[in-house]
Amino acid sequence: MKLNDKVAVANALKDLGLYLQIKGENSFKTRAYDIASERIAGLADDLGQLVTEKRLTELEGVGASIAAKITELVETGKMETLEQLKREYPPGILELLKVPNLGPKKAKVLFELLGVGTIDELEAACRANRVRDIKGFGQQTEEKLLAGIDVARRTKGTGRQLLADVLPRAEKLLEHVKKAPGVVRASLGGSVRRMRETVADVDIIASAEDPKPVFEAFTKHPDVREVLGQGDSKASVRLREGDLQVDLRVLPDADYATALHHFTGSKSHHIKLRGLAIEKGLKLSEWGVHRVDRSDAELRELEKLTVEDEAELYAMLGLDYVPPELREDWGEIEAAQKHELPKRLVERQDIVGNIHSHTTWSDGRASLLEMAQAAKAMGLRYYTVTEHSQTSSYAGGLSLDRMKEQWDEIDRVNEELDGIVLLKGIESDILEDGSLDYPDSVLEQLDVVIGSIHQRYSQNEDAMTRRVLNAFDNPHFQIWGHPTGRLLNRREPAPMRMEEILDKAAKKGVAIEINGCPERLDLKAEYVRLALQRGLKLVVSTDAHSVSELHQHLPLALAMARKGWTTKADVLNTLEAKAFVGALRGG
DNA sequence: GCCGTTTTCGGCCCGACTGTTTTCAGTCG
Repeated sequence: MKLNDKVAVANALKDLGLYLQIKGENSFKTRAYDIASERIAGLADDLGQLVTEKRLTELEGVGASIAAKITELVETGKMETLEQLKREYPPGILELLKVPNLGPKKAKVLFELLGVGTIDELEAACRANRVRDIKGFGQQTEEKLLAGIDVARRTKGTGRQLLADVLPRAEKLLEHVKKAPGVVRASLGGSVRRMRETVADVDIIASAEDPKPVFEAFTKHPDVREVLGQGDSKASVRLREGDLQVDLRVLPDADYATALHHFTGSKSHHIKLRGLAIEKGLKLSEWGVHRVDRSDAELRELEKLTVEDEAELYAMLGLDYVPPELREDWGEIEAAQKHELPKRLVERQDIVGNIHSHTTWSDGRASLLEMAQAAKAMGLRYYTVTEHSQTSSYAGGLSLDRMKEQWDEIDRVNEELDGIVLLKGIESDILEDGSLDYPDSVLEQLDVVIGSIHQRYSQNEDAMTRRVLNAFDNPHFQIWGHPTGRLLNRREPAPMRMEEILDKAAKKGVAIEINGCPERLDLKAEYVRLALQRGLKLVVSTDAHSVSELHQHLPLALAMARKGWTTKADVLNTLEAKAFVGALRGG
């Protein structure tokens, strides 16, 4: 059995690291598995090839031991060390770690003393007051664990909520903090600022002389359900909506830049930066950049350096500025050293056309005219009409006759509206054998053809891969819509050999969609980079079914594009309508 | 477990907050 799935390998390494934490292994050892896991997840090369050529140890963070374990997993489908640990502990033990305030040390004690191995068993033990008597635990811990169990369950076990759900709540609170007495600067930080597709909590960083009135305003906001804790520089609250935790840090303005940087992360980005700081005789921390003397056993701080903004901080380390979305240790630090980061990532103002959307002709909720007017009001200059195709009857997919009726309406609206052009398109199902849903004689009359999979998802990687590869052979296939079909927190991406598919897309001139539906965000950022490395063109799309979705989805699609290092030149709908259609036709 | 232009052994990023302690361990980011 061959396994060439980066996500599966990365997850196995991550789980192994977690088991070792519970076992009580040295934290540097467990972190090594974490680092290796991230390295594999963000890998640009083909994993199977690296294994075959025995080149795994060339990856930073992968040594002989982990390389052997990866090889074993890829070649046999199993990793014996992990299997052993799975036998040693109950199957729900890793779930326990998703409960807030419960880490590996406590989980180990709870398992060894009380036999707790699942969230349900933990709840029972807490309710029976059996936890409070353990040394190092207490009544408050027991109560916190019960509250944490609620949170873990409500967030569907992942502990992470959709970026799209969190972002508006976070921005609302940020605006509130900005208006608090004495606030000089304030920003979102954390994974929200880095535009991760899902986030566990929200960080806000603010500067003010006196933090007290800022905390006062923050904790009294009507959206706040409870105050989880408060110190001199930090307050944590939980919001009514979505049980969302929000942390606010308030510091003097002189510390703002380094604090914002610190609380933006990511953790692995920082660990690497701190290594660079050490090489330069500096110490980087939450509290700023210090020149230090490490010649004695005791580290001595010599002077604190002023840092006005994040760009200055990167410059001190000999790096170009790294935009927040890129701070994941996916190679951005090395690129910043060599001045090879994209000069400017794609921005909202670059996008001039809306691609992929639905109206009342299929399953949308607004008319063609309403959608087109809304797109025009957003400053867009063309709008691509792409209803569902006939096989998607559940979504009102268009029969051939209905499609031709719609063309008449498109022509009418085009005459009626100035300043925006409607393009005729379709979101055609990719059928099980890879064919599209209409004959070539119809497809060739359209300006824009998106091909997407909606039905008959298979768990067979080979079948799914062949289905897409076959679809690309159709000369009218232009854009691959929501490629992996994943639904965040609901449906895993369809199993496919992505590198092979992207290679063929490059050969056939197929463009790849970045779909801005909150649950899709598909293609995801890691794959966007793989696509760009092959010179593929992208389409930043809304897949809007209503006017409000036009507004909501575009920034989300852009966020994924930016996170994947996309520039304006990589995105086809930065071109004017005529050039856009020409580019799709391979002109 | 990984890594190395002083090193193949001995380091490994750094600090705040909480609840349990009576000087600190665990968790989190």
